[in-house]
Amino acid sequence: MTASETSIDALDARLLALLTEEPRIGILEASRRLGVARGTVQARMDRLQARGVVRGFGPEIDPAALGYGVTAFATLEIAQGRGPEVREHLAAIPELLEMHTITGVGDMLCRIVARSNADLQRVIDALVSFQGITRTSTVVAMANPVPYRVLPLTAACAAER
Amino acid sequence: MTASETSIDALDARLLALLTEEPRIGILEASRRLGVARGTVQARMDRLQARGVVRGFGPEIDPAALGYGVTAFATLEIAQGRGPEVREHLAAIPELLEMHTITGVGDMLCRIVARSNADLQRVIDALVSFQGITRTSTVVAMANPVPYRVLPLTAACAAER
DNA sequence: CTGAGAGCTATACAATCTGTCCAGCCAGAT
DNA sequence: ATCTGGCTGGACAGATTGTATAGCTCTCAG
Repeated sequence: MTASETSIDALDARLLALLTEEPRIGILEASRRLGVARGTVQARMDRLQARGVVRGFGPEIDPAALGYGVTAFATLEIAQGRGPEVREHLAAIPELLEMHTITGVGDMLCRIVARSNADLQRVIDALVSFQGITRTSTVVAMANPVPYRVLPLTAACAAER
Repeated sequence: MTASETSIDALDARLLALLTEEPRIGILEASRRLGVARGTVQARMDRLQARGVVRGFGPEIDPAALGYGVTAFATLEIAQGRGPEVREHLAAIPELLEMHTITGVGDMLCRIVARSNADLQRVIDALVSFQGITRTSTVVAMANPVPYRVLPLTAACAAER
């Protein structure tokens, strides 16, 4: 079975692009727009989901629309062995949207949001007021010239066959 | 109209949580699970989308499943006035998933992916080989203990009424 | 050259869901 | 007391989804 390929073809890419831009259209309409049989689109989607390329179709929620218009990135340095507790502490903060452990001078990189610059102070305080965090540095995101996207990557995958 | 509120109530939060966890269920099934009339759920969704809280229902694509298992964050320093060109250059790189302009020592923070650590070198080369980028520093993400999430934030919004 | 396997087309059917209306009811605001 | 907005429960037609089946074509291996 050649399906173990880790890549996607042009039809997959077009399908994903279509669904990303107009999620409401559904499988049937997508098949019409792509000019292929519905069964084909359905089979493609099933395969993409089975392979994990498509995780799901959850609602995309905009924190800014909820009043959290300020985004910032915090780099944390953690005391030896304190990782697990810190991780738990961070996970409990709703304003922390994601956290990665990283190489380099810091140990963790967090993406956080706040209602305002003043509110950001509160969030950062909540973030760092925990034993085990030895040092932090925060940068505030001003603009977002390239919003999160994956389509160019899927296109590149498809292009290289 | 009280609808200008920038927040959401408990029902909204429960609805969003439900749809996030099981996107395929649809409006009707969601109304059954939440114990409210279908019209109510439909009206809530319409309002959430109208307010921009819910941007859409696009497919969530996992770069890792496409073979891009390495994530990194690159901080760039840009020469005075070179911002626009650099922005364009970056936008053309498919492995660049998002880019923010930031305060602090750097000027831009980029999230990039690559197929491997070796491939990361290629991506970074592509990223920085451009006049106007004066300095860069990259950290590689090792693990992702807190994957991107918004639900806790919506819950917090709903909780504070 | 030939058979096997995989993927796409085309079509069909039943079961569901979606988009819309509508009338009634309730609670908070005026 | 009156009004507006939101929720309920019900109803309908139209469209979509899940599932199957059969025929074709292309590619790969024997």
